[in-house]
Amino acid sequence: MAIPKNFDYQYIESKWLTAWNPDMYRFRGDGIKERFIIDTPPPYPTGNFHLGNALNWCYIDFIARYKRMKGFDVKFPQGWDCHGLPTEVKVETTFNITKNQIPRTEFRGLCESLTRENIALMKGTMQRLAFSIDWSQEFVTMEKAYYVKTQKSFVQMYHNDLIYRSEHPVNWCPRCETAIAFAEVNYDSRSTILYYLIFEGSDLGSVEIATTRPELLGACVAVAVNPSDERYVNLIGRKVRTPLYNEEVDVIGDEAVDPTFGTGAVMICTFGDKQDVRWWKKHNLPLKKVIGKDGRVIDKRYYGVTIGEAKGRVIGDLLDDKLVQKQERIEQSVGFHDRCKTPIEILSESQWFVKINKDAILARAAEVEWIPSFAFHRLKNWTESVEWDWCISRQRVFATPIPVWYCDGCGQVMVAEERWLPLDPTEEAPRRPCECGSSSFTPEYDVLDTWMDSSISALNAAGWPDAKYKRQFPTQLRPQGHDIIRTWAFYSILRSDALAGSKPWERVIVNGMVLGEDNQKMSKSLGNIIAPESVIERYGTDAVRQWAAIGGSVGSDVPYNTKDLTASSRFLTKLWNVFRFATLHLTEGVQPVTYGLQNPSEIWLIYNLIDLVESVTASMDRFAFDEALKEIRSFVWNTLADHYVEAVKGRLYERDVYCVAALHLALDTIVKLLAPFCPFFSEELFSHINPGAESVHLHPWPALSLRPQDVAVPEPTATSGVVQQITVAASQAEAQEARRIGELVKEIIASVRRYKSEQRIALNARVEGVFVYVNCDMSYGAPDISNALNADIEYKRGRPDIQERVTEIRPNLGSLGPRFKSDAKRIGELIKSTPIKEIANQIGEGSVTIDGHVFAQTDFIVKKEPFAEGAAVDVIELSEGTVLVKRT
RNA sequence: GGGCUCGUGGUCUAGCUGGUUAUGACAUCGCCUUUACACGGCGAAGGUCGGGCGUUCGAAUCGCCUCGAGCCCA
Repeated sequence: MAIPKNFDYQYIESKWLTAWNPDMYRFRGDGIKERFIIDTPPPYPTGNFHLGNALNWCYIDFIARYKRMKGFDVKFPQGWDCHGLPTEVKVETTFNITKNQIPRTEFRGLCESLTRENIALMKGTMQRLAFSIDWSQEFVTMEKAYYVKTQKSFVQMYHNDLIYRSEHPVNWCPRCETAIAFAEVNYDSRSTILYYLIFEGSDLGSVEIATTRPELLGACVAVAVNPSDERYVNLIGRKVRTPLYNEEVDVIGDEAVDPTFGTGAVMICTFGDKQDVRWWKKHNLPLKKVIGKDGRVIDKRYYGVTIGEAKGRVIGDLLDDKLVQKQERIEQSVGFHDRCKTPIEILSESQWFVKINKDAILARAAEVEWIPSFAFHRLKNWTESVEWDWCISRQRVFATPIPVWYCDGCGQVMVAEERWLPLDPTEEAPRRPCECGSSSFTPEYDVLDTWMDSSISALNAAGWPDAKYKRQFPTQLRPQGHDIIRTWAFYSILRSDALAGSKPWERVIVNGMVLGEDNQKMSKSLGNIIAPESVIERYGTDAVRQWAAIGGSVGSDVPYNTKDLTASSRFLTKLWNVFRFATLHLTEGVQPVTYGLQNPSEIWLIYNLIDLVESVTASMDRFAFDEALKEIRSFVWNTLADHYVEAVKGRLYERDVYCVAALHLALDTIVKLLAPFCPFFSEELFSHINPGAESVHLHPWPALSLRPQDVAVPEPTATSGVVQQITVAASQAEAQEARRIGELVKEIIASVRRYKSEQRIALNARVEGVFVYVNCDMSYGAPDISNALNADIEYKRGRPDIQERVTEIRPNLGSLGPRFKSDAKRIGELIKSTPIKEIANQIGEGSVTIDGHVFAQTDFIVKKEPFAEGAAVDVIELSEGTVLVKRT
C-alpha cells in the first residue's frame, strides 16, 4: 500500500472519472427506499456552464450525495431547456439569415444541432465537477419525448378552461416579431425628450399635454387629467382635437394621472405603456393601431416608416405648425426584451393565454418550505403585481408547436386530441373533420413560450403524465437561483396546481449569485468572469466544491475568491498527509479491538468523532454546508492531526492495534462525511483504507455509537444507516473517565509542547523534572505523554504547593538616590552585599533594617519565582490540573 | 417609487430564538527544519460588530430612525 507522497488531484480525478460506474447514481423507483426526487433546473444550453451554475449544482450534489448515503432513493435528473430566442438569434447571426428566409424545419434543424453542441460542452463541465447526476433521467425539451408532455399539458389546460385565445394587448418585441411575457421584459432607465403639445379644444379652450411618444399621436384615444387638478377640472367630459391628425378625443378624469408630471395632462394611446392599457380597459376606450408587428407605422399618414423615423417626422411636422410648446430632457423607465434588448411595444393581437389565479398560486406557494424564507416574499411580491394573464404564444419557430388548427369552413378551433401528440400542426392535419364537416384547416403557426416547457419539469421528474406519477408527487426539492423566482418558480407552481392540483415540491432551496473577486456581480462588461474550467485546472474539483460549500450560508451571494480555494487545497493536502502517515502503519490490517480504561487517547478521539458525526449530520439536514465542512476541517486539523496523532506517534510506530483501529475508524468516518463535498478525494482515500470495498458513495452515512459493555444502546433504525459500534470493556462512568483522562493527555502534551516552543527548547529534546498535578489516575495516559514530549514526568494528586520565592533583590536607585544623595552608591553596594534571605525575611513586615539603616519596601527591586518540588518552576495551568516544569 | 437582502479585525465570513475574553479562513509579524505535512508547527498583533436613538440587569443579536451597498420589480 504505497501512498504517493503528493496529492495529485489531476491524476485522481481522471482515474475516478473513468473508474466510476454511472449506474451508481441510478434512481430505482421501486419504493423500497424512501424517494428523494430533485426537480433539477434545466439550464439553457448556452454552451457555457458558468460559476453561478456550478454553485447551484454543487448545492444540489451535496444534497443528492448526502441523501443517498442516508438511505434515500435519490432521483437527480438533468434536463436542458432548449427552446427559445437566444438560439434562434444565434443561428440567424451565424448564418446571416432570418427565420423567414428558410423553411421552418430547416431553421429548426439548425437550432437543434447548435443546441446539441452546446449541451455536450456543458455536460463536459458538469462531469468534471463530479455531479452525481442520473444521466439515464436526462431530458431535452426540444425532443419529442419531452415536448409531447408540454403539448399534453396545453391540451389538458385548454379543456379545463385554463387556456384561451383572445385579442388582448401584449408585450411585443418588434425585432423578434413576437409576443413576449412580462417575465421576459426588463426595465431600464434611459434619457428621452418630453414634448409639450397643444390639443385644441373642440368646444372650450385648449389643453397642453406632455408626452415622450409623439409618434403615437395617431393612436391617441383620450386625454386624461387628475380630477382633483383644479387647472383642468372644467375640461373633464369635453372634447379636444389631436394635433396633425385632428381627431376628436374625450378628456377624462382619472386619479392615476400625476398632476406634477409634465403639464398634468396626458394623452392615452393604444398603447404607449402598461398604464395606457389600464386606462383603456377602465374607461372602455376605442382601439387605434399605429404600430405594426414589425415595428413600423401602419397609419396612413406615416405608413411604413420605423418608430424612430416616425418620431422625427411627427416632431418635424409639429414644429412646422408651431404646435410644440416646449421640449425637455428627462429620465424615463423603458421596457426592453430581455433576450435582445430591443425596446418593447404593446400591441393588441390575438394570442393564447394561460389564466393566472393569483390566490391559488399563493396558496400553493405557502405550502412550500422556502430556504431561505425571504424567497417566498419575492414570489408573493411578484404574484401580487401581476396584472395580465400569461401570454404563451410566440411568433417564432424553435419551440414547442401549439397543437391547434382553425377550420377553414366555420373558423372553429380544432385542438389536437392527446393521443395524436406529439405533432406539428404545420406539418400534420387533424385526424378528423371539423364538426361543421369541413376537412380544410389552417394550422396554428404560433409556438409556445419556452416556460411552458420548463414549468412542467417537476411533473416530468415525477413521471407525469403517467398516472403513477401521483406516488412521487410533489417532489422533494427544488434548487434554483433567486433570479428566476418570478419565472420558473412562479410558472411551475401555477402549472402544478393546474395539472396536478398540488404543490410541485416540498422545499425550495434558493442559492445566491456568484460575485467576482471584486465583490461585484460577475458580468462580461465588468470583465470579472471566471470560467469553472480554469479554477478546476488550478485547484481541482474537490477544492472548487469546497469553495461552494464554505463561501457562505445558502442563499447568500458567494464571491469567487482564491483564499477559500487556497484553504481548500491546503486542507486536502493536510488530510492527505495525515492519511499517508497513518497508513504507513496500517500495513498489517486492522484488528477488531475492545477499548478499555487503558486507552484514554482512543476513547477521547472516538467520543470527539461521535460528536463530529452528530453535528455534521445536523448541519447537513439544515443545508448548512459551510458549517458542516468547517466542523470536518477543524476535526481533521486539530483533533486528529494536532492532538491525537501527536499523542500516539510512539505507539503508531509500533503498530499498536488500538491506535491502528482508532485511526482507521477516524479516517473511514471522515472520508464518508467528506464524500458529499469531495467525491474524488474521498473515494481515493476510501479505496486505500478499505481495499476491495465498493465506492464510498454507495456506503451509508456514518452513525457511530460508543457502547460500553453494560449500557444498553437502542438499535439504529433502517434509515439512519448502519451503526458502527465500538465496544468498550468498561462501564459508562469508566468510559467517561477515560475520555476525561484523554482530554488531560491532550492538554498536557499541547501545553508542554507550547512551553518548549516558547522556551526555544527543541521539541524532541529531553526535559526533566516535569510534575503533573491532576485528580485522576494517569497511569494509562502517561506513556503517550512521555513519548510525545520526551519527558520524564512525575504524576501527583491534588494541588501543587507553590511558594513564591525571592530570587533576586536589587537596590532601587530611583528611590534611594533622592534620599541618600552621594551616599546612594554606597548604600546600594551595602544592599547588594547583604544576603537575599536577610532582606527577604524582613520585607514582609513593611520595613527592612540593614546596618542601622531603615528601608522601605519600595527601596528594593524584588524578583520572585514560583518554587516547588525543591526548585524554581514554571507553572502551566490546565483546565483541571497543573503542570510544573523545573527550571534549568 | 415598491419589495427584499446585506453592512462584523486588512480582505472574505460565522454568529443574529439576546448573556462569560465575537468564529473561522486568507493576508501580516515573530520564533522553529521536531523522521506525515514549511500548502507544516508554536505564538503574536489586528474588530466593540455602518451610524444614532430606544427596549433590557445585559444587544453584533430585538424595535425605530438614518447612511451606504446590492438584488428583484414598477
